[in-house]
Amino acid sequence: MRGIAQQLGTGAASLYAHVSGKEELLELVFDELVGRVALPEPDPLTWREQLHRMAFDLRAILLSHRDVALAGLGRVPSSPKVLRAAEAVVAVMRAGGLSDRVLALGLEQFLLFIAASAFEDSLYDARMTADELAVYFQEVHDFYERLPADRFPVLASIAETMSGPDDVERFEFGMTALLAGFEAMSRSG
Amino acid sequence: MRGIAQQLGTGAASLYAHVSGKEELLELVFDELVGRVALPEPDPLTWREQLHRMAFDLRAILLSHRDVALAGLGRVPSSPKVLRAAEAVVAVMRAGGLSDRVLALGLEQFLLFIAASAFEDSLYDARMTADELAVYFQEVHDFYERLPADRFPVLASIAETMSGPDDVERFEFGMTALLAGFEAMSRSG
DNA sequence: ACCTGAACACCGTTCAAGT
DNA sequence: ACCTGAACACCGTTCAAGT
Repeated sequence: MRGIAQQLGTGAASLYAHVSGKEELLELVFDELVGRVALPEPDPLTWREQLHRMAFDLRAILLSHRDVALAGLGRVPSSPKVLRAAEAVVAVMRAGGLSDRVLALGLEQFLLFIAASAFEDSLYDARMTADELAVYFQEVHDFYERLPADRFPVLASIAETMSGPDDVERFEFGMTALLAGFEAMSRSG
Repeated sequence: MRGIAQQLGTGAASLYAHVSGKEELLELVFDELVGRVALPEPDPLTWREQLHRMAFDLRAILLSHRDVALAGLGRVPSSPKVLRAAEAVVAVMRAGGLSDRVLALGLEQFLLFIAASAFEDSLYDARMTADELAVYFQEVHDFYERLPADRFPVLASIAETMSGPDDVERFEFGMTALLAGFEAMSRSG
């Protein structure tokens, strides 16, 4: 509040003439940021790529707005630009042949996953530079590799694979898994 | 800090003799809470149920500890009880025949999803009672049902399905999707 | 209706001083 | 080593007073 007011060349109290409080302001910013995501024309052939692109775009935008990413959690889409984006998401899902139940429940999980990933990654970005992050992951790798094999056999055996992928690859993995799960659940009813 | 110190019958400053700060304290509490989750003996037949149960248990515990749930995001498992739990999770995944790549990347997504869901649901719990929540979801349902069908045809058509399931069913849906995705990705390499 | 400065009730953390 | 009270630098929000 204070920071935003300062950027506007005024005091924090002045904001309350336009906005009920911090929560409403975050919702407005969230709406604005979601509005920047390009919405595709649903295509039954490339629907997977379309969802991936929307997810990646939103994640990239939220990455530099940690508080907004957090506000994206626990919010039912109701603001105008978020609604348009939500409609685009379920439209693409339907084009992909997903069931109505998966559309209805999957929409929320889709958004939850994007916002949570963005928040998580923004924490690392805030805490350290790219170089420090590389060092940190090297330490984590060493730590896992040296875990006592009698108590942590599985963790120790996958240490190599755990520390390899960067944040983008992790995100894409999670999103791929989620979408593959949606497909599987649509087929099984 | 102040609240915890008060519960201990002392001042906030005294905590800094035992803990470096809020972050470390949250990590200790997170470790303690994760330690309460029952860890099963990996079973190739019921591995899905085993993962579901661990996930649900942890979610239930984190539900009443919002700040700790948030601290669970963006943290590489390294404290003792979290490590034991992580080993159990990947051991069950391996018993289920999931690939090493899915174990390594899936572990993080599994935890991310649980913590994010718990945080999200704890927001609703904090903001309103069960009765108010029912009213709120009824309003959301009405809102979606009345969306202009020309601009939001898909959202309007799934309004009924969107407002039905409660938070537990949503969580189970998301977890089922994630695990189904892990399976699909393990098969495809 | 819109803005303002000052104050209020909170944070987490630091620090000099104690035992 | 452990604890303490007071202070510091922050929050978001309220409120009486201005235009």
